Amino acid sequence: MAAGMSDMIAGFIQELLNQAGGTTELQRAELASRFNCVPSQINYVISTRFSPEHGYVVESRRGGSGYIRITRVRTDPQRMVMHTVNTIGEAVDARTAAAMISNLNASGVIDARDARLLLAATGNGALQPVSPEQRDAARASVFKTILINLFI
Amino acid sequence: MAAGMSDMIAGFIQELLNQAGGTTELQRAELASRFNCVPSQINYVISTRFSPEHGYVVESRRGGSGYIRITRVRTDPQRMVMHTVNTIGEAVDARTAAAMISNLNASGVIDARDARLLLAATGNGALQPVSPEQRDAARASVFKTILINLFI
DNA sequence: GAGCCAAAGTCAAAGATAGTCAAAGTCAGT
DNA sequence: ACTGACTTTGACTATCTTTGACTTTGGCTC
Repeated sequence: MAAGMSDMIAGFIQELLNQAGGTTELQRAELASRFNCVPSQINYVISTRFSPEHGYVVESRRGGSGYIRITRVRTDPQRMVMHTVNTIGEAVDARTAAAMISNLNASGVIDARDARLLLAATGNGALQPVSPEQRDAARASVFKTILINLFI
Repeated sequence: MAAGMSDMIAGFIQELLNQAGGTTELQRAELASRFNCVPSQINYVISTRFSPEHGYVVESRRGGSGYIRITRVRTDPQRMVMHTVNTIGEAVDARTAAAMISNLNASGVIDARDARLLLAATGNGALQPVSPEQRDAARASVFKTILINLFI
């Protein structure tokens, strides 16, 4: 295991998450100096290993006593959601999206209200201002973003 | 947890509001000295955390026995949503949308989860596939669509 | 009402964090 | 060696906080 610096930092954060029960708050500069790296390395680690796709939510604030908060979200339905997220890919048309939403609802992963919400948000109505060429990509992005955030 | 001075002061005021049932009166200099900060820090805290957008009304009076009164306001949800929808218009940037969502949440119109969801769905992340020229219009449309569907 | 004192308000500079982006480096597979 | 993906760095940017000098306003006393 040739643990590069990024892997070590990621491991360290994992450890923090485990000890704190799934959520931790850290300071970028402090962490960077602990690992003797530039601060932006922390951003790299977070964006490559603690992205929403990986099941994490990251919040942050700049300025005095700023912070980066990482929260792990792991519910059972989340696996199905992640699977759906992966299936969506870079673009998805309205019919397919609707089918997926219906599926998730039928599987009990999301309730009727959330299903309705997703349906509305990914429908052609909501995306009318987006030109047709970009619409399916926008839909996929909005779809995935909401889906991931549904389980925080 | 990252508790800067502003956060502590804000927490203190929150506490006062809770205890007094949603409204409190304070003296700037007194509060500042309690937290060992300059008086204008209080203005900063109030303007960043107790603004009307966050669901508060602030009144004050200068001079002898002056005061700052902060009142938490609760508005009719339906009305509030409609007002927001109207305010959104044909296009809205990410910051404005975020402020509106925060406002709705602070006013108790939407809960934290829905707020997070809306925030995610209207963020630049979700709308990345949309070209910058169309983005604010797309955001407005998605925002309004979800908002309306939230209340059906 | 003029003057004075006691608040609160404004604003911009300085300080403290985090974010972005692209160039340069590394390494494994071909 | 060549290529492409992943990593590391650092210069530049954006955002949030803290501070303090200066301004405005309200109430009181004469």
